[in-house]
Amino acid sequence: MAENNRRITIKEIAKKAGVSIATVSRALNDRPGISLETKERIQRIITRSGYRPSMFARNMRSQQSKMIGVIVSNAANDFFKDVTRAIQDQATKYDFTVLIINSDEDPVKERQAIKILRNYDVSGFIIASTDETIDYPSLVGNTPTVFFDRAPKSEIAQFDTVLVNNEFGAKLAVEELIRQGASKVGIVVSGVQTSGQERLKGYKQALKEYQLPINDKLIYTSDVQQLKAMDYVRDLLVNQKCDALFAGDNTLLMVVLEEIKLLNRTDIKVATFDNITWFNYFKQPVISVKQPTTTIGHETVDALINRMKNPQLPPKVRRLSVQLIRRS
Amino acid sequence: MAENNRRITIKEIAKKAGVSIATVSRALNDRPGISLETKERIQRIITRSGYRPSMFARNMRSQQSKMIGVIVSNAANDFFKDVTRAIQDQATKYDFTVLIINSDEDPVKERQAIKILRNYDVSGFIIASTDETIDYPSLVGNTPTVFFDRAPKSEIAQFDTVLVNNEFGAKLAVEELIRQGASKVGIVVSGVQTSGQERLKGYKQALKEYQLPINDKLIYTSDVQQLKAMDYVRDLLVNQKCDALFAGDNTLLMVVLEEIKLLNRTDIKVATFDNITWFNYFKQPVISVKQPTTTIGHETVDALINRMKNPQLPPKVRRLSVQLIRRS
DNA sequence: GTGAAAGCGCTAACAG
DNA sequence: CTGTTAGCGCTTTCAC
Repeated sequence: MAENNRRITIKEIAKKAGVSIATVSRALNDRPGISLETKERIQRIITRSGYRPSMFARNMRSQQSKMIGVIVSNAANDFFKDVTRAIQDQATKYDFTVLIINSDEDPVKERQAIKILRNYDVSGFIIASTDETIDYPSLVGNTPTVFFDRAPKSEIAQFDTVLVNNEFGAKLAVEELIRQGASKVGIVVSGVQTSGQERLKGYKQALKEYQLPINDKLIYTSDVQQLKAMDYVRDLLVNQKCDALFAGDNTLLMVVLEEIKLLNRTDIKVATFDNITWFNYFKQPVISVKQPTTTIGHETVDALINRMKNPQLPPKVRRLSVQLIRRS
Repeated sequence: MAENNRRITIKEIAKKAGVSIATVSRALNDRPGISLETKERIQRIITRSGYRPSMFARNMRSQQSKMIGVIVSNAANDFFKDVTRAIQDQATKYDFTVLIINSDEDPVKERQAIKILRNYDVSGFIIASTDETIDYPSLVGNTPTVFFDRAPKSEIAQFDTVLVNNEFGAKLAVEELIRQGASKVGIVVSGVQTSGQERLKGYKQALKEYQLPINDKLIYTSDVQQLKAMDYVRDLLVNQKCDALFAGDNTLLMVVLEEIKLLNRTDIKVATFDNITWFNYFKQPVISVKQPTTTIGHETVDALINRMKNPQLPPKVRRLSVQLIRRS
């Protein structure tokens, strides 16, 4: 049955069925204004002929695609990989296809990505922002947009956003470190992003709660590329003599673990944001704050779909809750 | 500058510039047959007006998109995540955008994915096959297609394929287990895929090399969903009293590690395919065979681009080499 | 209930 | 060197 190569068009279907292309279109899209009889006859022909609708033609007419543009800031990060996957799964449920571009923590690339995706008339954006100074409203135009993980502060009020409770999560983790006996807790977080800053707040709160001093020398906010992260961690371990470290995300955790391994230390307690299954098998126990990656992915898609349907709704910020995974 | 929302078309640009749309098109695509003067003038107007080309219109005319359809069989697997990422990066270099669908080890979903992507007129496919019985030639039609990691055996001759040296890699890993003192090595591999079978061969070779008996009771080929993998592993550890295990990929490795942890064993040597950075921090040392994920991704894209340019070239199978990562 | 025809934005002949 | 025009495949009024 069917040809594999050349595209067969509704025109040809129409000819075969002895009807007009308008009628075929109606049958194709289950539109009213067509008798059940002809509809079924045409649909039979369509199936048998191996007809494939041209998304281009369809989208061109309707001026909007069934595609969602996703921009992740760091495709190397397991957190983003997991969320991306969830986004894809959820999008598929709504018959959307996903176009993903990795901005690599580079604002220039991110802007570029938005432009490219707009050229494809994506009907929505899901973005993990790289740089809060980007002028999103002008870039995305009136394309529905949802942010996750990182949202430019000023935009929180303007766009739908899916975040987790960073502050609370970090607080829980650091408290657990203290409960396990730590008295001098160092921290390395990403300085640029909202989430990093919020996690830092949580860290401070935990210390305050346990009446430990907040020492600026124990706090390192790393640049995005984390070039100096190794030096920071080493300083915390060697010079500052920390007995516990909190890493702001799993890229930073890797640096921490590497240093601990190099220094051959076994007396350090470690906590981090983002849980990864492999943590279960680590030599160095890692307390972690598990983000609901699947839920995050699903929620971003839901929020987007919702906004497409109701463009007038006020932007909504969702804070999902996190879960502490104790290990010792 | 520029409007953000409504799409501004070449027609409007043409009007502004006082030329015809054909001329605008020429300026847009750097085509000959236009004076440098008008070209530059038009390009200025284009930039200033914030014009965004409609990919749909463009692709519709040219009957081919600048999109590559990628189908991965298991998005949860780190190996695929890494390759996917590399594919995206490389595709971007050629100005291609990537449409990814996860088949979830489900042949039905995979067929579906191919259809969807064809509707988008992707100009090429990159596929990690889920089921060798799928009739790819009829599904992909004349769309250039490259397979990686898994290729339906019968198709190797028909499609470009990027594989690694599975057999050799597994042999190296198992030999290392033996060299480290193992005398009874069990194996769990995925039964369905080419790669799993090849790795099993490598395992047998290693045993032969070291004159160890090949015992069928120590060999488990797991189903795709790996439902029984836990039972298999437990049997190998408890009943068969293996002192070493080889896991065919990192999903299976996780099962192995989980069992070892549950049984609280410290006398087992473990090897696996696919290296993950986190392995460095494991309590249980894991010998691993590192696949060049980045290269795999790049090569698949290169092969695809190459085939688009030269459709007549005979299909080529590339075998990339792997690297043994010793840990003990 | 069905068909004719316009047109989405663009490219590529073909004229001039 | 530039403009006119015909579609690419489809949806959608508007007639009938």
